[in-house]
Amino acid sequence: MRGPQSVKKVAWSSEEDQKLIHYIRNHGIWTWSEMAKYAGLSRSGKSCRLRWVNYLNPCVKRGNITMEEEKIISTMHEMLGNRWSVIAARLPGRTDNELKNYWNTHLKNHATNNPVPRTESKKTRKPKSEANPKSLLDTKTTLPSASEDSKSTDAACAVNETETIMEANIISSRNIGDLQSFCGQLLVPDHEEALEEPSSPYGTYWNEYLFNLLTAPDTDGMEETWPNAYF
DNA sequence: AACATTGACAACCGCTCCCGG
DNA sequence: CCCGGGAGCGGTTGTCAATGT
Repeated sequence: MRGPQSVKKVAWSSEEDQKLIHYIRNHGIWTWSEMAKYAGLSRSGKSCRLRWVNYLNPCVKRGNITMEEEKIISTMHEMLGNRWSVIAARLPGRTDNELKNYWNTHLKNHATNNPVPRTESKKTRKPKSEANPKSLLDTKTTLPSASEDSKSTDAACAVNETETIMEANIISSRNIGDLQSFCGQLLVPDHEEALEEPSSPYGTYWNEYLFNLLTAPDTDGMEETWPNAYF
């Protein structure tokens, strides 16, 4: 456990997000623990990595897990067990953390016992970002990180065609404008979905938030180009 | 209206793996 | 081959909005 003084979990502020994003934009990803220092963040390297991989990575796909994805998760979990990173590699835009959470909250009971009906009521709840403006960070998900390490090689082998296409787009999007354009392609469906389905606004909020961060003036005054190191 | 409970998920920790020296 | 540092994975927990009483 955590001991007598349990750690207080502190949500990332948009300011911290911006710092991290700008740092990675300008310097790329190298040693997370050092990056945290140089970026001016009082966060551990681990925390920064998690934040980037799960939420700030520009190739994030937001929104609810689809029935199709749910099926894949169930099937693969049956085959692989809790190897979330491998399962996530099969689902472009989804992270191991998200899948793990989703499994624990939605599918665990379903798999072990009788199906527990998914409560629509909870799914329609407003994002924290809407209820609490200081936290615009209440959404989820990402593609496998561009800095995916060799450990995930086996998982990478399982990457499907869609993901390959997406990665190809990322790699060719050295210019921030291209990157935004590419992200825009990913984001549009969520906007449309949000318009038609007010019960799933996560994607829209996230998209706007990420877009604002990506288009914010570069505080370091450096060129708006993603460093090669990131790719 | 106020309080309690539940559900969802962000964020943390410990352990393990990998890689370079 | 061994060791140390960094990164990643999986398990767990804290927080907070939504819902129930």
